[in-house]
Amino acid sequence: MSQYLSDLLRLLDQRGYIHQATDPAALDALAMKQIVPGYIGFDATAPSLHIGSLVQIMMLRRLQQTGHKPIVLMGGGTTRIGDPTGRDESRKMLNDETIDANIASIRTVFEKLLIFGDGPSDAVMVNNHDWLEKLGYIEMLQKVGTHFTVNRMLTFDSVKLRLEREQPMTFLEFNYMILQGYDYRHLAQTMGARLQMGGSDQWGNIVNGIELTRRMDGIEVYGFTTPLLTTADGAKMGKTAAGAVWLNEAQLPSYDFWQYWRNVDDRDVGRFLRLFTDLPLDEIARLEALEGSAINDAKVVLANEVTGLVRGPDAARAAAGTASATFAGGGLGEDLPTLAIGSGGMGITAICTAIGFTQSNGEAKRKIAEGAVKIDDVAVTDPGLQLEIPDGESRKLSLGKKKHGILKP
RNA sequence: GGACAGGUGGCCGAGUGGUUAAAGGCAGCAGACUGUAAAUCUGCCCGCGUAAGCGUACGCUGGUUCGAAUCCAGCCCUGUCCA
Repeated sequence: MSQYLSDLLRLLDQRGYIHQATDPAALDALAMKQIVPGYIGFDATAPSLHIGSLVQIMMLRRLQQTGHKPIVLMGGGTTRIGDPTGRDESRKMLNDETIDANIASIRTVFEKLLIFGDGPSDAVMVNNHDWLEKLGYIEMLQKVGTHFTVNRMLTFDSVKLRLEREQPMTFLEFNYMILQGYDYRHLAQTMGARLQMGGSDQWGNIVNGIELTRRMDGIEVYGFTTPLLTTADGAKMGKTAAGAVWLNEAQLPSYDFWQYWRNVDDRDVGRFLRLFTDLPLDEIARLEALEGSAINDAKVVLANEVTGLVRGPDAARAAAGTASATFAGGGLGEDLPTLAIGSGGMGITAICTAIGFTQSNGEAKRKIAEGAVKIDDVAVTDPGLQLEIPDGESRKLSLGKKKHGILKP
């Protein structure tokens, strides 16, 4: 189906990354004859990105895999303003130290997936705070502001939505798209960036940057977006009960990360394998074709591959080992959450809460009444149970079929 | 600055003096069925307590009342229109 000539666009097309593109033919031609530096912007509001950003990260990886240069743009400057896109409410402002710490933490994940360095196709990370902070207000208005009309800005979804929903949008946020457009122009100037990618919600911002670059410098640059990633049942990706599926180990243990992928909907398996793993397409086609419970094998492959990329092969192996011991063997895996209950013993409800399976003792009590709480696979019936564990022994605590943990003295 | 409308639990959204920890929906969790999937059915879904019960909660602060999410006053925030 692919009509593209360059490795880059063929790969992206075949694996399902492309949703909208500005001038794919010209970009294809450009990728044939030179290394294309391309960038994607990431937000620095949290110390970790979550899997909603993983498609974007994987695209940078694909870029590098096909010999081009990935630029990771950290929105240290724009985070200070807050992207209004898709948000109902204004974002809290963060202080500088927090943002810098977030960026450092996020970088550790990128280092697993991209090769950083000084070579022509090595990845680099930049922070738009570095140039945005130097831009004076008057200068910004003169240089950049003249290229934007309010008429047009009002038509952008990010703005329109707020207005339609009668939700406030501050002038500060209104400026976000201008600054983001300026990023592209700056990167085109200083680093020769010719491509910006992003989620489909970023289309407007990307087009702004392209136009700004053309108007200010007469340089033709390109952009495309990925399809909005939803799970098969229509929900936005990356949210679970416990919250977002974070990429950093510190925000989410690797075992839980692995479990997320192991538990994806049947219908998502093929798509996710193409987007989030490096497996060859014919192998993916084989896995995707598995029927019935056999598709579970494909999910394990998916979990292993993605965890391996994001958390490292060791983490993936450990998580997989724990999963098979716990679910198939009825035993215990080392990677499970562990709680030391102390020599004096501990109430069962407090244990459930302390290990993180329930939010409150009351919830633990309700779960016990529902027969969901088990110790060594035997259901607990007494919510007042005081548990003591002899030295050197351990117990398996389960809540439902999926949450398992180890209790130690 | 003026007029009007509005601010309810993670989200949406009922509720205009008492039996309201607050209808309904979504999301979530658990049970059954399964394949650690989906769909379906059932239960749960503020905190503490074995429980009786207690605490906290409907923008904020006061007030009226035996009793307030509901009435009154002031303030804050948002929207629409006017200046």
